[in-house]
Amino acid sequence: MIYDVYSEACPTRLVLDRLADKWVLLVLGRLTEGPMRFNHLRREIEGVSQKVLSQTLKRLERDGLVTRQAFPTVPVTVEYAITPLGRTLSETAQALARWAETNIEAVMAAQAAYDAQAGGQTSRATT
Amino acid sequence: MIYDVYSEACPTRLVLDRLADKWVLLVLGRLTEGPMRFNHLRREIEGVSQKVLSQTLKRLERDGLVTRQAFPTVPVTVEYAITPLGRTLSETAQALARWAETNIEAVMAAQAAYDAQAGGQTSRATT
DNA sequence: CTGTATCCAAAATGATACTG
DNA sequence: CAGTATCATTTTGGATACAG
Repeated sequence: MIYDVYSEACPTRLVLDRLADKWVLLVLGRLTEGPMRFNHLRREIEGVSQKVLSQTLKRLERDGLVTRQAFPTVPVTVEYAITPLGRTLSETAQALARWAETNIEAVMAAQAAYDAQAGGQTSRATT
Repeated sequence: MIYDVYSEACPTRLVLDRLADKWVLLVLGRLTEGPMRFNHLRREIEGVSQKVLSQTLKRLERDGLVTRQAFPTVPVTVEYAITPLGRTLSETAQALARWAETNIEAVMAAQAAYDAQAGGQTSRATT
């Protein structure tokens, strides 16, 4: 069955909302390189707080995109890994990251142009 | 020059943050089909408020992803269209929407499994 | 180390009203 | 029609402290 993303009640929206998370793409991207422990992940991705990373990982686990494995060491060690499903998503998602890397300059140029024009826009009138 | 998305200061993050917007993908997707007026867009995409759609469009315009053209009719008519740059992004982004549509069932199944297991998890102990 | 719980500040959103 | 402005509310996030 195919759902329509433009419909409000569509469950696909839920997935899209999930993807619409600053960190999901980055986490998934990192995990494609191999399993990683919590704090390692935290250090790799600059800017995530412990709280948010924790939440993100839990959601991803619930969605079946990553797995969480705890080793009964002291102190405990936890390894996160991407699932096959997660990997298919990540591949798609990485295309976005690549787009961003490739077109960042065009976007920044557009912003500069827009801002310059908007700046002089404040009706100075004819005098 | 290539930036590293994982670095906090990286400008690419800004783009990624932009994409990490619930509505951007949907708006862009709709505009690939042709220019569209404000309220039409609003009706097409269920769930957006006027305010949020307005903000979204303004950001997209600033980023050079869509153009805004006002016709001096009464009342005024405004048409939004996607730019070539926006189109390249949209193509990439649509892959995500397709992924969501394709894999929504797998994700929902994973969620159900996770929830079921988490539910019985509340230590009932041995007794 | 890997989290959860709590409190608080900041940001996003909805509803409403009003303008060109 | 196409917005902007404002306010109240909800969400979200960071900082901190603490537990297994």
